[in-house]
Amino acid sequence: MNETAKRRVSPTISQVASAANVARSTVSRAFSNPDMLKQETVDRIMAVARDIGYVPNHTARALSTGRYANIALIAPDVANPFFPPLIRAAQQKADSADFCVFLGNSNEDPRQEDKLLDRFVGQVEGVILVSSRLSDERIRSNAARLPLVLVNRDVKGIARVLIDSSIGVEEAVRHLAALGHRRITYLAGPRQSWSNRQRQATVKRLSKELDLMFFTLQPRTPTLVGEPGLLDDIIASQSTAVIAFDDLMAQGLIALAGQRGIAVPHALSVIGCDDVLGAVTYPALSTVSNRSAEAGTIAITLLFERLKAGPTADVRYVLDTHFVLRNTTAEAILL
Amino acid sequence: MNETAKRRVSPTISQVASAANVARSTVSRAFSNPDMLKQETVDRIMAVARDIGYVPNHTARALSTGRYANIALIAPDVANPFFPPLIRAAQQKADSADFCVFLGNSNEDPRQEDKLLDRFVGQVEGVILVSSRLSDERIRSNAARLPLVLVNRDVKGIARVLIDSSIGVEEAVRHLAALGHRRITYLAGPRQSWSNRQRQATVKRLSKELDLMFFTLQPRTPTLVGEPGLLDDIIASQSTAVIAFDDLMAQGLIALAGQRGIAVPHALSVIGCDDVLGAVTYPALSTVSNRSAEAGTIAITLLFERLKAGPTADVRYVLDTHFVLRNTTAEAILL
DNA sequence: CTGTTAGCGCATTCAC
DNA sequence: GTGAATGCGCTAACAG
Repeated sequence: MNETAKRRVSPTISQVASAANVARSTVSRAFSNPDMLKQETVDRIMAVARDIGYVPNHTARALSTGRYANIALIAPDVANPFFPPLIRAAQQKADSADFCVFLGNSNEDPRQEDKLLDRFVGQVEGVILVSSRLSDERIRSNAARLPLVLVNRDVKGIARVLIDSSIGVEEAVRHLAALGHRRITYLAGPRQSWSNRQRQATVKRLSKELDLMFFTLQPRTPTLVGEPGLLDDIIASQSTAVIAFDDLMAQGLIALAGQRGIAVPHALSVIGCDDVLGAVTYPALSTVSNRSAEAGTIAITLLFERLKAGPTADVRYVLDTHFVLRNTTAEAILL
Repeated sequence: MNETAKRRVSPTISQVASAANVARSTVSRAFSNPDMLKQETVDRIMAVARDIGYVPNHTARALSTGRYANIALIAPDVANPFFPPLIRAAQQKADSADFCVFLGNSNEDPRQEDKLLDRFVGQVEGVILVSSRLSDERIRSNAARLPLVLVNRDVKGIARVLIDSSIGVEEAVRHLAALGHRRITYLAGPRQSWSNRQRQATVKRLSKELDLMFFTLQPRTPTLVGEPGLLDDIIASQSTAVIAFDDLMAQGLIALAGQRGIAVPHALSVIGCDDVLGAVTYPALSTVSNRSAEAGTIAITLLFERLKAGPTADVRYVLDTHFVLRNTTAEAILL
């Protein structure tokens, strides 16, 4: 027993019991099964409990019941604006079921992700892995010891909710083609990202279908800060339109262009993804809707169902997206 | 005992013990005090443990030691871009001390905040309350039963780290005055926010000092989406410059202005706060630096010190800020 | 160095 | 309806 830990002891069930002249089990029932007790007894116990400031010890309860009423949520980068709405929604939903949520930040590192998972075992009932950077194998292995729900990661046999940007991106490319753009560049995101691969593949496929020239650029930084050279690459490709992996990159590109006197959208059309900026930028960014909050809610729902009913049929929940037209695209000016 | 919970039983210390032909306490030591054991014994136990997939049960350990190795972090709105960097920093710092973090979203609601606190008791060793909406009294009361560190909330006697925007805001006002602005508007944030009150007071004080006309506007929404009327109010006040509670409001205002053909910065100067947009917008937003990540790190450090050493002298850690000049301010055009 | 014993705070049989 | 006893998985004295 550690001294600093013992200093601030919160009252236990026993203290309430003796103060109320009942057995410990009775106090326990007053909190978890009040119906088993006479109303009068419950009232008396509750009064005493409030008096001495008793709050049931969640940890002790968990040990005894095996139900932790906690879940964990792990994301590659909590500060990336894509995740907070999802985290928030998950937190709210968990909260309403009286669950607490552990937050993990894998820092884009698979080993860190594994380590976090290890630490959460025996403390949570299930885990939500958002945009996991783990290998399929590691994901399966973890899913074997813990109920797991994936977001934006498609592994057969593991419950997953996918935000399908392909429809939105497809619409975006068609929109550009309709405006007369013949050469477009895709500004790529993290390589391990399922979403990035999906978006890139979609732009490529549609370009082929619509007979457009297609280029890819792989920036080093997620916001393009300090990468003015990228603009030269875009110009060199003679692209008149750019679709970026996410809104941050799109906005970064617009800022770079602005510094160089290249006006968006008239000289260059730019489309983002994820709609994290809303309409608050000027010019308002055309983008692909994201629905990440919904994804969070659904992921939790799936996890809870899984906890109640045990392993079920293979679940693959797909949320589709659409193109959001705002003001960063214009007719192509052929060079 | 709940059936679904028992279905997926992870191996316990006893199973490792019998498989390795040692006492349970020896296995325990192998994990928490390997130095007490012969290297050979440790190796053998570890091998067995890995074999049968044993992972120490955090909850049971916590119950026995009274040390939970968990902390909680509660914020009004996890999705507000001000918080994620702070949350991320706190998470990282906690992680490096092998602590997990519980995330709470109070949804700007004091009662929800209290409720979360209740649920965290007996599960965490301490709490970080960011931009708490609780009354001083409730904060004190909670601090009496749990080590507590405040961020951006100034309650005497409770450890707190404050991001002092007054210096930055002061610089911002001086900057505007130097550009010839004589009438400025402060776009207010949440009323219960300590930061908002501080910023507003600073703008007011400096305006007086520099002999400027000062106005306040209280928007209904945090991003100004759907509040075009605000622009009319600003125009009516004949303000030539606006300082907003945060970058989101500032950017929202710029977007509104853009729609109405009012060019920023030439027709209207705008300054934000918190620097959450970086330089990725165009025109790049002039703002007041925020240091929220540092605040997160320091808050955790303070909490850990408190956990180790017990209550100490009154700690009030102040992080000052400065004005970040970018491209949304220009010389005043007197109307 | 390692085994034995006794709880941590609570939920849950089984009696009464 | 309520009390007494047992155990959840682990750590921490105390022995040896």
